[in-house]
Amino acid sequence: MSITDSHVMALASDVPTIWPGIIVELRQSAEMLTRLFSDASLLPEMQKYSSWAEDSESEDSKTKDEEDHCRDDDMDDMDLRSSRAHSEIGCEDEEDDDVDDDDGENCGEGDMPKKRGPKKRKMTPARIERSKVRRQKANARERTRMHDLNSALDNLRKVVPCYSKTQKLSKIETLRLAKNYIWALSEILRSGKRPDLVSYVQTLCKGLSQPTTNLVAGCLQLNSRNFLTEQCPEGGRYPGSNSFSMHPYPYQCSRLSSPQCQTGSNSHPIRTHGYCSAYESLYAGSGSPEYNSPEYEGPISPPVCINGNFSLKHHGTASPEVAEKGYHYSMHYSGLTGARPAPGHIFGSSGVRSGIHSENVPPYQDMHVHHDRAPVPVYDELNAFFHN
DNA sequence: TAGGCCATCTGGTCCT
DNA sequence: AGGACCAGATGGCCTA
Repeated sequence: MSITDSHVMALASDVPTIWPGIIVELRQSAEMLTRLFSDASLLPEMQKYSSWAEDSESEDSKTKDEEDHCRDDDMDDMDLRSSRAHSEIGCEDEEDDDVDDDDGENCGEGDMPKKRGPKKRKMTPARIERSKVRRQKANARERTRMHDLNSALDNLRKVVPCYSKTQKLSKIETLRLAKNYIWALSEILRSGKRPDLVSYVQTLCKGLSQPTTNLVAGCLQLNSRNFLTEQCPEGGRYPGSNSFSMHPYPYQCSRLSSPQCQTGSNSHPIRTHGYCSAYESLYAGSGSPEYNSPEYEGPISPPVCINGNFSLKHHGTASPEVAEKGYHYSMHYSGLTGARPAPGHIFGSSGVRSGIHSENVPPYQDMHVHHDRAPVPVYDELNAFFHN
């Protein structure tokens, strides 16, 4: 469920009504706390919780050396820690004399309170070996699980609007971009209208880091500096906002004024950096989407549909410089033929991991943009999700 | 060198 | 009991 402005306004109008009730409740709570602290009969109980908290803190502050020592000891500690956690978290009601006298043999146990819970079973060599095997199997499973998760993320990277084989979006940026993409598509479905490019990119880039914003904007053939600075005078809202502009953009305009993005003294700064030239050449193909990545072997990108034009992946030849350096980008986006940016503004440092920009390498040449698969617009839920 | 991102290990929790 | 999932810790790599 989303909280709209009307909800906020309604709540604000209720404040004079509910405020006295809040004051009364706060006063009652304060009185209750005062009684609690002044009641001597409750003191032992409070001290018990106090010492428990202190124990937790002291254990947390154990030195790293001690922990490493414990870890290296052997897998015996696993059972010990398990029982310790059990006693600390879930066994407050047990009798204090139900302790394990064997615990003293473990590291760092000298000043620890006596343990409660089940007694530790003697670790025979066979049990230790089984425990090690179990742990190794668990580690292998965990690795596999994470690899599966990463492959799923890779698949997701290929279907979000901006994909680069050499400049992978980080996991978190991939998820954010995917979320924004879903939102943008559902917005298109809901309104049934073609959004303007600026608003579309704004939606896609909401919450993304500055470098990723640049990347996406580059994919979309939009000058990120323009689309960000234009909204700043109104506190983060793009003036010509339509349904895509409902979310204030979080970035500071000044961040987009990096030297790389400035025209500087060069009359044609787009040639100042290598990737700018490639970016320009990319635009030479705008409208005839010949720029693409011959290396891209993933599934064919979905057709572009933002303005009603559709295109599939096209194979072209990157500039020799790019090909030589082995950076291959694909631009699965041909619909924004009217979105050619001003040449004087290029994009700042890359947010993706390969750091190509510092080497004056075109960052957008193995990227592709795709817009596909209209999601089922469960609009209210999506709205709620997006506003969280 | 600090910070971001990542892979891996590990122990806890929940479920079958 | 064992597997899946999760989160914290740790160390490596890379970049600004």
